Amino acid sequence: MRLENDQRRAQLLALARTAFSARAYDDVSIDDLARDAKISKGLLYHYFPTKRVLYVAGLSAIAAELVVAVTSIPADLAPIERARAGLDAYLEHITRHRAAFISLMRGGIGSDPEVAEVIEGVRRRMFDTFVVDSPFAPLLIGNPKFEISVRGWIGFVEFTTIDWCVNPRLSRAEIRDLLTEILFEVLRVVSPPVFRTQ
Amino acid sequence: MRLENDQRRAQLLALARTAFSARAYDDVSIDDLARDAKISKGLLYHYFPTKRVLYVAGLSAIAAELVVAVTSIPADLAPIERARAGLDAYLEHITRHRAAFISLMRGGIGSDPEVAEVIEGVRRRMFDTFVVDSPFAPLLIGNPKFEISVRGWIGFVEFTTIDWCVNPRLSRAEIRDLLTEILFEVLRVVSPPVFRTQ
DNA sequence: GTGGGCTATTGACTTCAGGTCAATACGGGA
DNA sequence: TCCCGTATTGACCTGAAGTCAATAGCCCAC
Repeated sequence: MRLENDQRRAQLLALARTAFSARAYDDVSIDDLARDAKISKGLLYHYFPTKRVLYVAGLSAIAAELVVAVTSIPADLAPIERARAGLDAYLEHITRHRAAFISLMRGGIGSDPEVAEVIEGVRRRMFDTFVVDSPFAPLLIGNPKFEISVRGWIGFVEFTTIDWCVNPRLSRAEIRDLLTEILFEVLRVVSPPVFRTQ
Repeated sequence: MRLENDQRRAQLLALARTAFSARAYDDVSIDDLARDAKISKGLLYHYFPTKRVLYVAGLSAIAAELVVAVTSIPADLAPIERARAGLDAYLEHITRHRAAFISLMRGGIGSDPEVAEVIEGVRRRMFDTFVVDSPFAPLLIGNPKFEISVRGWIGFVEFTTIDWCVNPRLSRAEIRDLLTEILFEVLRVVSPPVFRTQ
């Protein structure tokens, strides 16, 4: 069946997302995908020049959705509420797209620079959402200890979240509150004394 | 040149470790390795039945060395000193085997279960070293919030450490102390009030 | 020393998946 | 109805993983 460029592209992208979420990169063959789409392999290569490009396109779409979910929270919240709401959105989104999230974060192709860049982009956006946009950020940005700690906290979140996907021993609210609390403890540890209100 | 089984095996393992540390899994070909070892490809397959097995063998060796480095610290230290010493050994070892460490943690084959198991083994050993062997552990083990937090902290460490390898903005001692401090803050947050001495 | 057997070693072969390309089918506009 | 652009095909190429029957070198019994 002949399809318009955009429709065919969207169909292939959707198929790829499903396949790469369910199976590992190497376990998804282009022939399989073409067969699923009921087209020839040549046509698939007409739309995506390499398997890796197709994979990255799918991954980017997943990442973009995650970023939208996390960053579309009210801007006028207090820092701690902002973090809590962002984490809530993050966890909610992940709950609904478990397989996609895991394949995103586990990085099907460990060392591919483009894949790394996609994941890094998600982290940067999270960093911005949780910290840069907060009122005291201007005083913290540029402080290595601070920046390193916040990135470390993001590692904490990713780790915890992946564990949680596999084996949810705490409720979403509990995880959210735990991560929030730890973020602020971390900030307290690395902040200049002026911020240590407790 | 004809070699004894063990020697040939060791030679191939060493070559593989070097190659896989320097380049990505897919960028290392069996033909290359065989050529480097000045043997035929068939012989290589006589020693390691698949490329993946060879890769995992190299990775396991790297992981084992890291574990040895971290766990061979005096057993009679106070918990906080134990953690600090363990982290010091960890960072020292990583400094000396940067490429190997990064290839271990980035997981050249993201979704391979055996690779995941190797990395998971390292984490488990670190968990044990830093926490289980400490005096108050019996009261904390089994508490989900606690276990999740410590695993999260390990994520914090891995993240921070990889960043640090690429862009060392703090000294090793500073990173070590930061990670130690954060571990104890995390423990404080999730511990029953009885442990909150500060 | 020599013949026999064990094992390290070879190299040509197979397989399979990613990627290429010239040729074709289809549809809309003049 | 013809023409042209583009979606589509399928046969082909390539390179790397993995196989295997055959060989070469060494040690030991005689």
